[in-house]
Amino acid sequence: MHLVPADRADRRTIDGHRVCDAIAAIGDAGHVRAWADRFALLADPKRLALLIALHRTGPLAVSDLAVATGMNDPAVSQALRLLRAAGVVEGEKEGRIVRYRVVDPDVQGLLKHCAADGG
Amino acid sequence: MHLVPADRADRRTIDGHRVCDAIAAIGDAGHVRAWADRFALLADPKRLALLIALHRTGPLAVSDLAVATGMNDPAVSQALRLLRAAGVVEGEKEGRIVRYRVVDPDVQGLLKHCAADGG
DNA sequence: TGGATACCTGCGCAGATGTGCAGCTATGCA
DNA sequence: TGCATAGCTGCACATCTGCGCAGGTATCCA
Repeated sequence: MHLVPADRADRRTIDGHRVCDAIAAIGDAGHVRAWADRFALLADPKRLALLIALHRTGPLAVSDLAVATGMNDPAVSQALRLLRAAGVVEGEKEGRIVRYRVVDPDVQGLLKHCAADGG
Repeated sequence: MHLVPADRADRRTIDGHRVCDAIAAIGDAGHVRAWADRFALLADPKRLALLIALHRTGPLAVSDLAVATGMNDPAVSQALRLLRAAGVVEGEKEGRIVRYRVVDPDVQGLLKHCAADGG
């Protein structure tokens, strides 16, 4: 397969066929970006702590998450807003309390990796 | 278990015991930070593309990675320096060519997740 | 020995991101 | 009806990080 885009076709390569293999391996740029965005959501220690707590403990209220992680309420709220916008978590309102839980299966799989490490 | 640190013991909670469960689930802060750092390495589209290419294609030279990803050589070099410092990749010198490969098993596991998605 | 190649590094800038503070809305209870 | 609580939002700040450019080092070949 010759997948090298025209704008890079003239650049020197060490192993030309491996370059094509690499391009095929990378695949769709949008797909890579989607995964990078997903990883970015887990790249913040506070946000990751929230997700681990939700993943292993189950639905939790915002203020409880704040106490468990040592964060301020607005910080937790903002983090959850980000995760909610990305479709990673969902909140269920019960009176004035909102309990969040992890709903994205991909992220759940990644969180299992952390848990399997012995955390 | 009562794991709530003293400095937060007076804060109101919705479900006190679930807060303790959450703290136990989060576990060691250093452990969470280590995983967050690991995720951060995968959070950049260019860096993730490099890792996917290395993971699925095998050892690749710097300039080949540059062509495959459309990055400049210094950008690739800098990304690899970061990954090398984190122990994620290793380079093997062969004359004036350096071929890199992924050596961190945790990151390899995460990359399998991306691959399994159909990328 | 001279030139070209493959890779690495330092510097500076633009863009993105996490954080704290103040204020707002909505719900529950007396 | 009035007050306290749970949660959300906007704004401004400091910080970080990826990127391109210029220059340096090491290796190979003629």
